[in-house]
Amino acid sequence: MTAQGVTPQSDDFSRWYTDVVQKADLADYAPVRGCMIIKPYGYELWENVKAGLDQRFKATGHRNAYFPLLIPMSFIEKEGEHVKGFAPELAVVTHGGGKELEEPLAIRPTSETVIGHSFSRWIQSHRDLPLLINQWANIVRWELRPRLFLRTLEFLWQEGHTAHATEEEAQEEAMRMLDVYDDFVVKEAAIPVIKGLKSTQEKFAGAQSSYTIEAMMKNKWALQSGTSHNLGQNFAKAFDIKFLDKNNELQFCWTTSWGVSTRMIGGIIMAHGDDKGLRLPPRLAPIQVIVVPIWKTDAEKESVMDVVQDIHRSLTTADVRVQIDDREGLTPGFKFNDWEMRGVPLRMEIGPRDVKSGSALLVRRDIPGKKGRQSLPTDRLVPGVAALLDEIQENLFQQATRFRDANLHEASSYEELKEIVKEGWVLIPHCGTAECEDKIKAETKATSRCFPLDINKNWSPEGKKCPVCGRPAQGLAYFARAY
RNA sequence: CGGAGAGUGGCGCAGCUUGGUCAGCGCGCAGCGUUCGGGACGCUGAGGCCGCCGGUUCGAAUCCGGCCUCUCCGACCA
Repeated sequence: MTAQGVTPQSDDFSRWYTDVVQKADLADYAPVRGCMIIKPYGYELWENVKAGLDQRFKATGHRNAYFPLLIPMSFIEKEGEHVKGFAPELAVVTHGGGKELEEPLAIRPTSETVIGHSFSRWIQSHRDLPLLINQWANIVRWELRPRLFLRTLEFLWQEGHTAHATEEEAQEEAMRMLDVYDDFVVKEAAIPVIKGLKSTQEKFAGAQSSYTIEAMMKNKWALQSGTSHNLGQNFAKAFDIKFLDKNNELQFCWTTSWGVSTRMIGGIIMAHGDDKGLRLPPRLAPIQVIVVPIWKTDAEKESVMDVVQDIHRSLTTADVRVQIDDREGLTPGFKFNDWEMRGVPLRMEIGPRDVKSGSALLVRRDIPGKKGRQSLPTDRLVPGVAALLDEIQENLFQQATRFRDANLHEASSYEELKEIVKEGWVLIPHCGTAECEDKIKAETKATSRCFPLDINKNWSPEGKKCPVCGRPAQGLAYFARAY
């Protein structure tokens, strides 16, 4: 393993990543190539991601529902851009009940179409709006080159779908949910992200405009970690989603969709991991504190375990996710390494020495060496642990932010871009054309990530030109290698 | 679908050029004992028709032919 604060080369990194995913017991390959088995530890991590997002969705007035896995092909074909974008990666069911189906059924690659169909029946009046729906589901996209969590044939996600009376409201919704994602990723996953607008080429098939949060991985590649789309009236028109407004006039709705997937897990692994394996942010870690009891004799075992049980009880009562590693026959050293690999943020060592002194040794995962360890009196453990977990959360975010900022660059010429993009992200005035992006991709492997919202707010493209093709710039855009 | 590589106990691999004492190593696993504050050690043991089919041969993991699968790099990619 080679990923520290230091940057690994990308092929090493690939190996490191696969290694960590499997050794940390998060996921495994499935019998069907490209599919993934999420193991309990990985799934618990996902459940914490879900909880954090769901809480925010509820707070913004969204309700969960569930729509079918199978979608009639004719639905997918209703929106021209949509079918063009998804046709190549559809899995299609052609047989059912032993007979060939009259109409093939697509396994959902996303649910705009089925949900659009329902929306058209649910919405009659402006009083039915806004309609704010979310679903947790699995979807299938027939990707050619899978990577665990980052791109698999089947994956789990959340997809929000909303309908609004006006274009402004839909736009506000798309931005609100982008902010929700930003808030979640920053506060829970401890990963800094850049919010931005996708270029025409990179936007969702069928969207009017797509927004993204882009995160930087330890190999300096970008990972699109969440997206939010203003679908305009494209799907409303394709699925006849109409309402009567206050003036009794029939109008098409304005819709949005937005999603975050199990890819987020891959992002967490690659944004925080180091040469010892995973480093999980405390707020999402399935196990926040691992207690390793240490003893030599049976008498010691008894007194140590008494203390350990007490501590476990009081931390659990304080809502700390704590677990005792009482596996027999393994040395403490082995256990330390084992839990470090699994990314547990805080380790507590309790042996005869600690019992005698009435304290516990705490070792942080985010700070290597002696600086990361401290002894705390047993009676102050609950507040002490809580404070440490907060500090670790914050420190992981600071480390990730420092790393990212050190690798954000600007370029004023194409030559400069070509050089810098090998080792980071590059901001340039960009024309936004597919032609230009194709050229950059062909020559550097970098793709346009987004037009960052906050930077462009204070920047005028007036008179500025794209350094790659000379066309007028549309805005400042980041280019980077991406997953 | 192109380019490269690999299929041998659960995992990682050696053996193949030169066919026969070749069914091997490390890790892991089971039992017992000693260990235990940074990946412990000893002993004993379980586990493989060497990817599949065919051919050559007295004899094939090894040579020949065909097939299958997987991995990596590309192409594709909400």
